[in-house]
Amino acid sequence: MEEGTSTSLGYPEGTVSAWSDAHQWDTREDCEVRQILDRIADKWSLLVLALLAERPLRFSELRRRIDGVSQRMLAVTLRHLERDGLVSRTVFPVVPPRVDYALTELGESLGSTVQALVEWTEGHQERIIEARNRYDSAKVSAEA
Amino acid sequence: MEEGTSTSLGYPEGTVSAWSDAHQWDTREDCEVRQILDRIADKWSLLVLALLAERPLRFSELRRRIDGVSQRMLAVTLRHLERDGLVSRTVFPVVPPRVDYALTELGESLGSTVQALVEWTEGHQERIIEARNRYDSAKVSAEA
DNA sequence: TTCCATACTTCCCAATGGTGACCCAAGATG
DNA sequence: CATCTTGGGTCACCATTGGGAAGTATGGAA
Repeated sequence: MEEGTSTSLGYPEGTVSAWSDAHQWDTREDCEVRQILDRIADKWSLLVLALLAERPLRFSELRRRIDGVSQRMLAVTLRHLERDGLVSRTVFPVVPPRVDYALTELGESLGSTVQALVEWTEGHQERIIEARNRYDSAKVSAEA
Repeated sequence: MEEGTSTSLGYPEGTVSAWSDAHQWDTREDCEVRQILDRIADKWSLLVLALLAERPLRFSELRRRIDGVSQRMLAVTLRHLERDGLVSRTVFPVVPPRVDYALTELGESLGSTVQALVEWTEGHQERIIEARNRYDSAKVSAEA
């Protein structure tokens, strides 16, 4: 998208700081942000990260803690997070296999943010549920 | 999933605090957290929230800013966020229709967290990309 | 009269997520 | 010896979802 010609939304260039002007996650390099955000901010990743932020856990522990997650999804999620360098995978060659997952240093730097997100959700779930009910009943009466 | 028989991980009830040991998002009431987290922390919602945290925007502005998003997905996302009471929708009955979206008070309380997440991503994308490359090349050589 | 813009909605198909079955290894159990 | 169990996975398949294209309504411009 052409910078200069962008019209009604044209912010004067030069006002740029981390969070100012044309925050645009599109065809530019920033699209990688989109891609990464996608990865870390999906359903299971957030939960895994939040749990691992507390302490390292084994595969089966994670599975039990999260418990809506299927083996495949947990495995896939962990593999993604490992690929992205956010979690480390330690295999103990013992006979019932044992694999520990922990946050890497990089992962830890995300941990607090993710926890903040989860905590926000916990703290505000009631208000959200209220809002949903309001919205739904308003919609129903509007349709009537 | 028998509660009582669950062994090594059986948490005694009553030891639960906001972020203590028994963080388990499963069959209990906490499952709502999962549901909500799902909603707010998906691909487009985060980006929308982050953008609206800067300032209110119109539908088409959001679309241009995010620009990987289809009309449908943006509409769906906004409807969800509106339902959850995180964004407000203001329709101006003018002739090319105009609809403004803004964070509600509730949405604003999330805004900073979401921004933090996005900023983290922006700040660490290079390290993640490096990690990916490392992982991928390690995997390739392992397969050879 | 046709075209344009905005803000959607509907339809359809491909991609993706998720489920359950199966696999592997070795020690315990019968 | 055969079989079961346990932990950590993979695989094939199906349901859900995401995304693209096109349709809708409105009134003003060309």
